[in-house]
Amino acid sequence: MKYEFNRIDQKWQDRWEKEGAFAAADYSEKPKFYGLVEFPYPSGAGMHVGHIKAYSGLEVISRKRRKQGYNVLFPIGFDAYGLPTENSAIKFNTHPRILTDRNIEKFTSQLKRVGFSFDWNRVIDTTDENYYKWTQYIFRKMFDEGLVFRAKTLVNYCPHCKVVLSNEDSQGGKCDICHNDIVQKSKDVWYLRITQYADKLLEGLDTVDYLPNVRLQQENWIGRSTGAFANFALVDADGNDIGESLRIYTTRCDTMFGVTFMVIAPEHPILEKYADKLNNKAELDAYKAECAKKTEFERTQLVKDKTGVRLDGIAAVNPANGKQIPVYISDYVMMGYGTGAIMAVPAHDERDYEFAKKFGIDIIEVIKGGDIDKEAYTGDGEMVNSDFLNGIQTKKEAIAAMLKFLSEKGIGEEGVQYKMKDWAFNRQRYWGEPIPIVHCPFCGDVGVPYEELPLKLPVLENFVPGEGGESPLAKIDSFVNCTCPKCGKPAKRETDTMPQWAGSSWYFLRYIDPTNADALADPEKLKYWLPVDWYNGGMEHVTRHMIYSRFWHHFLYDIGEVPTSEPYAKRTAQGLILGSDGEKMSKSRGNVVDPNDVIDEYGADVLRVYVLFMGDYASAAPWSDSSVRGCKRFLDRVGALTDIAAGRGVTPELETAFHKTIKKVTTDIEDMKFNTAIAAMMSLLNEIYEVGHITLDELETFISILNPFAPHITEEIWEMIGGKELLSLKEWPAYDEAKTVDDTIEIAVQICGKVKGTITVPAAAAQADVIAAAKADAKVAAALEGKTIVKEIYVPGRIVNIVAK
RNA sequence: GCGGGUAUGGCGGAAUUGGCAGACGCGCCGGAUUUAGGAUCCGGUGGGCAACCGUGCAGGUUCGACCCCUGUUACCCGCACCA
Repeated sequence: MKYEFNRIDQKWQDRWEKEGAFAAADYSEKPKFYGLVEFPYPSGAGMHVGHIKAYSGLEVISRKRRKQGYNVLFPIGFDAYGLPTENSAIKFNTHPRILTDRNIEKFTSQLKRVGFSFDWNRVIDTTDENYYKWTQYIFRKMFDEGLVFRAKTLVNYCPHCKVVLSNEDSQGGKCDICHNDIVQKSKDVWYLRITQYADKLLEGLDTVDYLPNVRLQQENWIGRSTGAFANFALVDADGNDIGESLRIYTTRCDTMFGVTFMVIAPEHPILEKYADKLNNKAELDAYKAECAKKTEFERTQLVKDKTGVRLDGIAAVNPANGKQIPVYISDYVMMGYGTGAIMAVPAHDERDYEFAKKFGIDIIEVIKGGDIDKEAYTGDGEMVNSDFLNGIQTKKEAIAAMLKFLSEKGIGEEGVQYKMKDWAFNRQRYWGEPIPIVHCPFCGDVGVPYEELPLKLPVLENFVPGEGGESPLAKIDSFVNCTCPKCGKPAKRETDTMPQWAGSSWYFLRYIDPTNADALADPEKLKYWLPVDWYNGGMEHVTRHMIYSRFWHHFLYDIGEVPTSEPYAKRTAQGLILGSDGEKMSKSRGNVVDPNDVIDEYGADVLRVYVLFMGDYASAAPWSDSSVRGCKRFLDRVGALTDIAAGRGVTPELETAFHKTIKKVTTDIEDMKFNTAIAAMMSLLNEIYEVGHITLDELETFISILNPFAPHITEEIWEMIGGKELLSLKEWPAYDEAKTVDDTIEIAVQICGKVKGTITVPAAAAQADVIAAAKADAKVAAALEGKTIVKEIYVPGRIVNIVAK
């Protein structure tokens, strides 16, 4: 058969659709399998081959599982709110709704051309009001439960996009969307109290099966540390207690006798509170102003050069030894972590050491083991200069002793800190879910009643953000002005919208019941389908998207809306496809490969096989046009099998190879080792051509295991050799373990660990016989000539090693 | 700086987890076919004339090491003054 992909691809895609071949069945008695891929953001550029690789992994697994008798839910949808669409709408003077619909259409046709076995009855679009109604609903529930709060804060602001960004969206001091520098700005910010779920998110990791590096990244992101809080009393210039203490957080309270100064963040409130006691307030303010100009990125970049100003008029008392110590402000202490104040131990902390050296502050060693004249010593050792801690040998014991001391004195206690911060949730943009809150002058912030959801996004002509960074919605009086749901008096609506992460935080729930008008999904259906059995996506979404969605899911579990605490039972990640130049694919480099071009030239199956064959699924690999042709050749040769296929039953020379290959493909798919699964089928194909013929039964087996990878050509062959039902749903071939081993095996014979020859023996041969056969081998015998055998080793089925002198 | 990972032919990558390194594919070389090119088919392809040598580098453990241990270099990815 000649592989005429133009005709074949369309033919089978139509038939799958007509027969609803890949529709998931709620409540089916079959075992369920929920495979999830990260739904795409429908950009104007269309899909690139990276999308195809991202979806092909679970596509193959889902197709195989269907053939194995699973009830498979393998859905797709569109994460369509967000800045890129809004920006290009402004650029092309059109409406984001129009662009979004157009882009979704484009993506849909591309996805269908590849022949993905998505359940197209369950497609969702996060910008659909029947969808975002429930995004708003979840937010409202969080509001009710006290997980939403508003605060005026210094925020990351992108002057280019005119939008406030979360810490996650502004890593490295760059806007995640436009990559311009972000600045700090005081803004009204809505926060979601994700930190309240920090421990649950951490503990939940024990109950799921994530790739080790995925787990590690999440743990680091949450960044839990245990340490101690302690209060350092403050005194004025005369040494009199001013009735205030400075609260610090430390993970090294064992070093407290080595504290020789303190540092507070420039924004620390005591500066204003005790302004009248500070003799150098102007100098301090100038330093603070200097810091405010820097972005957080700049602050963290200037790691080397420590700067700061000493508080003149206020000092602190080390609670361990009662000594008075100076207090400084410095930008190496952040207001956002711990208490915004630290106890500084220059002898045993590198940053404090640098600062002390620069400002000429005492450095007192309290742990032996280093050379504090040269550098800070952060290792373990015997405690010295530390009163009741002296002589203690380990950090652990010293910390315990100091914690006891602090709590007995009532000046400190054990405590926990997280790097993760609360989630800044509002954006001053148009193309997002309106935040369902009303500001009432009498009642404060009031949630929009549930029966009024969805709070629809008004259709605007002009959605360019305001210069001051306010939402375009703020200009629409009919949207802004409303009545308070509580007291009925005039009130104003919140005009900010939700971040793009909102809609994607729960989308996998909606697939389960995509048209439900009364609930985000039917509880019984949720119980049937949850959790997602396998979630695959990019490493870039492991911290932000996944942490956010796990947070929402934990919350929904706590309020009884979902039956599982964790949404995803298993998480894997695919590697990038690089351009043929080995660089990341990007429009500016001009190395992007369009899947449509590949399909036009070679057909969908070649594209599918190649993205999985090109390398280890989890690793990045460069695109190679000539390797694509290799996959084309493979499928052509598969098509040509129909020319040599005849008869029924088993070809003896191929029997073992078939059982081996079925086994390998079966297990490799589950291990996401798609490249070696395909290689095994290529090898088998080579063997078939060496033998020169194949039975129709064997051909059926071959195309059946190839079907998840190359569904179009295999369906066509199946039909051609008399198949009536869809091969895609026909049962997965079984293999007989006993038949995966050869009768005779080749064994390498080593002498002193070096291979000297090979022998062929029956697989079941006894050790003595194998060794005898090895010695009988001419080359081996020659090499043993004149030597004394010291030891003989036989690893069954593997190797013979004769040690001789 | 801290954490994690990777390093194998000209290239992408295999290697049953300590047992014949280089499966499979690309590329390349030769042959067949073709007026020619392309496509296709057949054969070859780590290096070396050879003994042998070969998995970033230097050691070690072992009958035997790509795999384990110690040290080291380069690159990639996270996080980044986290107290």
